[in-house]
Amino acid sequence: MITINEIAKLANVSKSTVSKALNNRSDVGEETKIKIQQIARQHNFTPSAIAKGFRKRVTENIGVIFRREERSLSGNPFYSRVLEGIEEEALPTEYNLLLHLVPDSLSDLPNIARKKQVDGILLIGTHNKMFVENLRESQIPMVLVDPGMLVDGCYHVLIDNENGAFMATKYLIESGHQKIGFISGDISRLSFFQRLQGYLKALQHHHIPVSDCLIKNGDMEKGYELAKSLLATDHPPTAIFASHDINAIHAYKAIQDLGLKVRDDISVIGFDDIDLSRMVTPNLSTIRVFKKKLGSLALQKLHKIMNGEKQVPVNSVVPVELVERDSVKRVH
Amino acid sequence: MITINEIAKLANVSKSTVSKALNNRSDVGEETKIKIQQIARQHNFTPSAIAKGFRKRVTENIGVIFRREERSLSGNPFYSRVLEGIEEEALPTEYNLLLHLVPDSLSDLPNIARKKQVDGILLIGTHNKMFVENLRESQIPMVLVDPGMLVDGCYHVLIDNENGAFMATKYLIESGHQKIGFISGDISRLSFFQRLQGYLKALQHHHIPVSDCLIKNGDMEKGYELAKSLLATDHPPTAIFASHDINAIHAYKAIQDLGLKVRDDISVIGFDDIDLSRMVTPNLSTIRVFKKKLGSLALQKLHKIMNGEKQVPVNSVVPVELVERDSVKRVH
DNA sequence: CTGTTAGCGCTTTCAG
DNA sequence: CTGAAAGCGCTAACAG
Repeated sequence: MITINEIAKLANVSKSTVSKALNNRSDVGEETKIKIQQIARQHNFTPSAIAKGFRKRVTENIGVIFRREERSLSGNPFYSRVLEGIEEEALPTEYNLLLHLVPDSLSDLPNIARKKQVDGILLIGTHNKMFVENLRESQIPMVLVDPGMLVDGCYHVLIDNENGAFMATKYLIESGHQKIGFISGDISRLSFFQRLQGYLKALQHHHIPVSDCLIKNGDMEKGYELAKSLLATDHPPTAIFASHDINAIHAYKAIQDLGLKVRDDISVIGFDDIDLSRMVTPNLSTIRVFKKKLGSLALQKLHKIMNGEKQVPVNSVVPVELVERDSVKRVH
Repeated sequence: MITINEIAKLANVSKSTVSKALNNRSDVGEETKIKIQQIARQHNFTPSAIAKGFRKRVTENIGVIFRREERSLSGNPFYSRVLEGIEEEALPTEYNLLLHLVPDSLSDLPNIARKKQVDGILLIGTHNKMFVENLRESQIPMVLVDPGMLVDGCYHVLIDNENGAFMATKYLIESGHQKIGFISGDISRLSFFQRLQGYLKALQHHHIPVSDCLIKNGDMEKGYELAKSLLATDHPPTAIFASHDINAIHAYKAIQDLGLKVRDDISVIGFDDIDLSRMVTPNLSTIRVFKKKLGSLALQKLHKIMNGEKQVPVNSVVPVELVERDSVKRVH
């Protein structure tokens, strides 16, 4: 691999001149610059990122941190999409993505941060509080995406959860449903909490009394049990709002196992619009979250912060939209 | 951030001694070593990975390259799982994962390789031939995982496709099916080609004549059309072997849209055992591929290569297993 | 066992 | 406009 030094020899100039020419600085003669650039091209020269980084105190790496759970990426296709958005945004830049899945138990700084191998961090999803705090104190520029909770002084990229849940519930109500069950993942997570708020708000808005026994939350994978317990009562709901598509798909199974038909007997609406929702039968109506947008926006924001734009921490909220498919029945 | 130099001053030794102590070398006095290590710990010292890498000519980064397709990671949950396997294997090591999705059109060296930002590369899935060739010539240690085709002189981690397809087809035959359709993604991809071979082999083995009109292949997302064309004949098959679960799920939809029932009217078996296959109704019988194993094995292998174990390029084949669920009907 | 010296590839003063 | 020199943080060869 050719270095700046050898190019200098070939061009009969000093290595500083080569450096300047290659970085297209103004204090180099036009002719020498061209000559040097030509030689560099001929020899297929690419500056060693590591030497450059060493000198300039930058790595051109962005750490993308997910929580390691069983099937953190694959089990929740949501995050894969976010990752794709980040990747797409990073592609035209000089930045590389350093992927890191942290165990929930980890609370001290992750390696990539301690060893200074990243210039900025994108923290995706819910994380251990202490962990986030340590990261924040490390002073590395950071943006939180769909976090489990908001963190003072941090930049967040959020989903318009409450509004989406409101839309979903409203849609069920306007389709004629009055008894609407709500199932969701752990309510202590910001997103699910906000979705519950949206649900409640919609009920109130339409003067429908809230019934606690219609609200079930637990583990995200527990959709099946949640739905079953919801349906196994004397007066089961006619519709279910699942605050996550995975929950909804699990509910499908529960409904079918009880000998009922999704849509005809129980209407279902989800949230997130993961790919899966177009593959199940009947196709799931849901609230679309622009997952790639979430990722790309976060990276854009991070870039700004890294470039020193010391703006007041502003939270970005990515909008959602209702996707009508075939899982909700119109009743009167 | 404290450096080795400052520790040297604090400990009243030279920085080389510090370096040695911190790297736990034998040529340092036990006492000095302990003193130095203590100071380092007190000051929360972590060596700058970038300076170290600069000196040692290593980055401690592994490039993980996927092909960028629309929904490359999320659309095909398969690869997310592979990635998780890689990640898990990387966790206890010093290595970081540099994620890179390359556009299909890219044929020259990816940035991370040109700029020498990785010590090794894991190439996942199908890629542009020229691209792979360039990578190979770059001399960076590399392992191909489930590649679109085998490459001379490269290390591969493969799926036991033919055997799996044989098992799937045999299972259908033994369940009493004689007319078995085959649908798959593009047959020019190694995995799909091998799966077709396994299917053919099983038929031959059971003296069932092969019928060309029972074999349909095309785009992976085309499962719906493929299945429909298979069923819209005078003598449709009673079972379908889909060489990819996604294909199978699409076939479900085709079957249902034709007013038929999966299992009762048409049996279906898939391949891969993606999470989805346990979520659809009826649960999909399939051939399980140990996706995480695929990833972890690849990284293990890469490590060996990077450590100079110049073994003859050996291909590893990860076994598969039949998963019986509810999508195949026993007939006689 | 410890320290001195040199240098990885590059950028950046600063003097010419 | 060009070059000499210094140095980023660390490791390694070698001398003491």
